[in-house]
Amino acid sequence: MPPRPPRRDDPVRQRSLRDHNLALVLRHVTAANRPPSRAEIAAASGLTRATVSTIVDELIAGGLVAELEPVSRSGVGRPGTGIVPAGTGPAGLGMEVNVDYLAVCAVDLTGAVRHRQLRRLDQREHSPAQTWQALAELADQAIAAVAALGLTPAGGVIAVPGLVEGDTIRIAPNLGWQQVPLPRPEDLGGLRDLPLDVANEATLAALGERHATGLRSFLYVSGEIGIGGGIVLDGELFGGSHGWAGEIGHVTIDPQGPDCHCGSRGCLEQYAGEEAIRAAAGLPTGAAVLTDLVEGARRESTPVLDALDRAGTALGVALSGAVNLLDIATVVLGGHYAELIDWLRPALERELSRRVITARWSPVKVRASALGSDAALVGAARAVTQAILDDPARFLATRTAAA
Amino acid sequence: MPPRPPRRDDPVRQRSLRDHNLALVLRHVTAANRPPSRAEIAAASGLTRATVSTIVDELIAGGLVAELEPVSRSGVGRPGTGIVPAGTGPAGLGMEVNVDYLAVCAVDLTGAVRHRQLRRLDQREHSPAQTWQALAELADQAIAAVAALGLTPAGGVIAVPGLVEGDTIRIAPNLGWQQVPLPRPEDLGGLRDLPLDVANEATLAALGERHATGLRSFLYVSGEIGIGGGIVLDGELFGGSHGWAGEIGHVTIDPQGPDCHCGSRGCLEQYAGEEAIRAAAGLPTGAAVLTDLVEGARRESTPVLDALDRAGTALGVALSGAVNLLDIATVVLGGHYAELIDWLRPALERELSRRVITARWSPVKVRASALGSDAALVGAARAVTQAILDDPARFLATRTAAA
DNA sequence: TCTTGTTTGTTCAGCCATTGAACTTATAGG
DNA sequence: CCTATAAGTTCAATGGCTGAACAAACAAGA
Repeated sequence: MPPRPPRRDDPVRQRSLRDHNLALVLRHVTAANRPPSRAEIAAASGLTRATVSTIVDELIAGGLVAELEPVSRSGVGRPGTGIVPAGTGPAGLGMEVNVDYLAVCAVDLTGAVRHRQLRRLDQREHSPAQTWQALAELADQAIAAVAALGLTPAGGVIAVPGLVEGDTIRIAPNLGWQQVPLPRPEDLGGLRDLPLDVANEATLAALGERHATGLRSFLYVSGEIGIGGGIVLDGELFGGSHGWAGEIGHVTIDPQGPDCHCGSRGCLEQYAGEEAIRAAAGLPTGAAVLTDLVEGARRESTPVLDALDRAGTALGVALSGAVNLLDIATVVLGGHYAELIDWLRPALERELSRRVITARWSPVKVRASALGSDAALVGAARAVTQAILDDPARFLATRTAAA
Repeated sequence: MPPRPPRRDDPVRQRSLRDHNLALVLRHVTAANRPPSRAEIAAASGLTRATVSTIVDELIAGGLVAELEPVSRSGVGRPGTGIVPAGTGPAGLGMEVNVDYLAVCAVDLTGAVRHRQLRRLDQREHSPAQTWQALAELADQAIAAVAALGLTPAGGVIAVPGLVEGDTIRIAPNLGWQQVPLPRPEDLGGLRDLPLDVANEATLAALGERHATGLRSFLYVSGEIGIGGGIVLDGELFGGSHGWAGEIGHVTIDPQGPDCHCGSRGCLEQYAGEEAIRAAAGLPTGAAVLTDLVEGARRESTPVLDALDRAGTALGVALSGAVNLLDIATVVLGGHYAELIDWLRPALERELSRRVITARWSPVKVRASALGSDAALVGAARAVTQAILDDPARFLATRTAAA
């Protein structure tokens, strides 16, 4: 889901003005920690009460926000009526294709998860077509569940652990996919009529983290079987020229290091990927369970601790380069890294403080993912609602056009 | 020079609308390769001829653009009068503090360099105060020269080979500076009354390249005594949290590599910095002349070619990481690298094609700087005019307020 | 209970920038 | 000299925001 194209080179007319303020007011409503009154929105946004009133009316008519029952709040004066994101209204569908499961979830405009379902299915044993069919079935159930809650699905985003360009999945190494086209609309069941997008799993996870934590700029690194990443700059996801930004798994740690399946040598995945950690710890590879690694670390097993130290060091080298390049103050560890953070952190922070030139004035903060393994799924769903929040006018236009 | 703060969270009123379109029209005037008429601007921008007319009037009154003498162009119908950026109008002052010289230049709104002066001065032998004084003298001469051309200085930016934060130069290793405060206004002579900014040299060079080449997104790497870099994303300079983004010189090439003066080990500068290249080639270090290196390469001297191959390899490893992370399609080599590009390129491109995962679908383009060693100086000056082009309304407001 | 003071939300005239159409100006070509 | 074409200007209409006035809803005190 590419971010809304910049309007820098668009002409601005009266209507664009309204469009902007529509989004501005809606953002205040969704971002506030307590339902704001029209007057509070006006004070916070800099618009006048009159303008806010007409804008709120338009948003209510469009089903994007709703008035709360007038509750008597403390204080003198006429009490304001709280404005909340509509509990009934558009819903975003997030879907995830991962190595050994499919998942689907739905969020409303507030970002709350209203539906969530998971189905174990090993993609390596099936064709992409079977995957799409199973996903369509899950999505159909989600659409039904969401409708029962009074919500209207407004679009869907599929998270895939690979490189996506346009309508093609270029490569998804851990699924064993190459040049897989997206399913045709007619194969998608109830998703047929919804705007659909596909994006990289780690990129969407970064988006999910951004909403969950409120962080403005950070580097998200997710360690699962592969290592993915996403970059959030000033609140916006940064996608790069083709939407492939964040691929930190194949940053070079040692030019003479071990061969990597990507064709290069000494990539980060060869040191800090799950398979590499397990191999170094002397644990059986192939199993996608994390428990033995965590238990080994808890028991202070020397080979496990050494393996995690080695992984943390490599991660530190790679992240130092990224931080030097981007001048980003925070790193978020997601996926399996979130559970392993306590044992990765010492080596990681040691390398960061040594290799980031600006570390002495501005140390890099390392934190665990807030959403854990749900980050990509929720991020995908939120990408849909975020698009509505960013440009409510467009949504309202399509809505009224349909009616 | 921080980019214009985003207006995402600002309320929009009628005036902002005009402000936006003012910038839009001005951009069309400066970006066109041939002076456009009002009608052409209207067609290209999507505004109506009526609106463009009133906006052009406002820009002419503010001295930002001018009408050309009506020249008879081919074709039937009333000929349009060309609109050009005002040759007389605001000028941007660029200044550069480098290891062994100071420089000053001035550009007009078209980006043309109207004045340029260089003075040899080795900063390592003098105090920062002496540097500032010498720079102020150069700036005074530039202000006088610019005034003689009918231009009005509108601001200045100083390029420094170091890390800048707020009003302090945190560290400039090659100048031997640490925690050097900016000069006080009263020590600045004619610069006293102008808005002044300081920024990293490589960052500004990237900005200069952006204007000179029209590239929308690229990574700029400048190899001089140190290695600096700048990142341009979608036409905008990316500064990072503190404006320190682009520091590629201390990306790790080999975690076990030679010690670096930054406190880390195996940094890119230890392989591809000028001193490192000279040492590997068996040439005397310390001299800041490039000629013997270029001549050695032309003569196909084996140690020189080997040293450049080694540097290109290291550069390739570092840039591969950056491209994987940012998904940027173009790399621009500046500073001394621009002259050495023919000998760096083979190893550099070899590493890029091997280590960038997306290289097989989208190869990375490597090109030499268009501005060469003037990039930072011109970029600094253009930062001033760019700020005016980005927000002409603000400039017009200050201008009329002063009058 | 009544009055006063305070804050919310709405209404309305005024303002401002853009639009679209009509109009004027300037050229080429027959 | 007349016609066709395109550039630039003028002007009433439109849409959206503002500010001020006003009505509504509540607390506190008399």
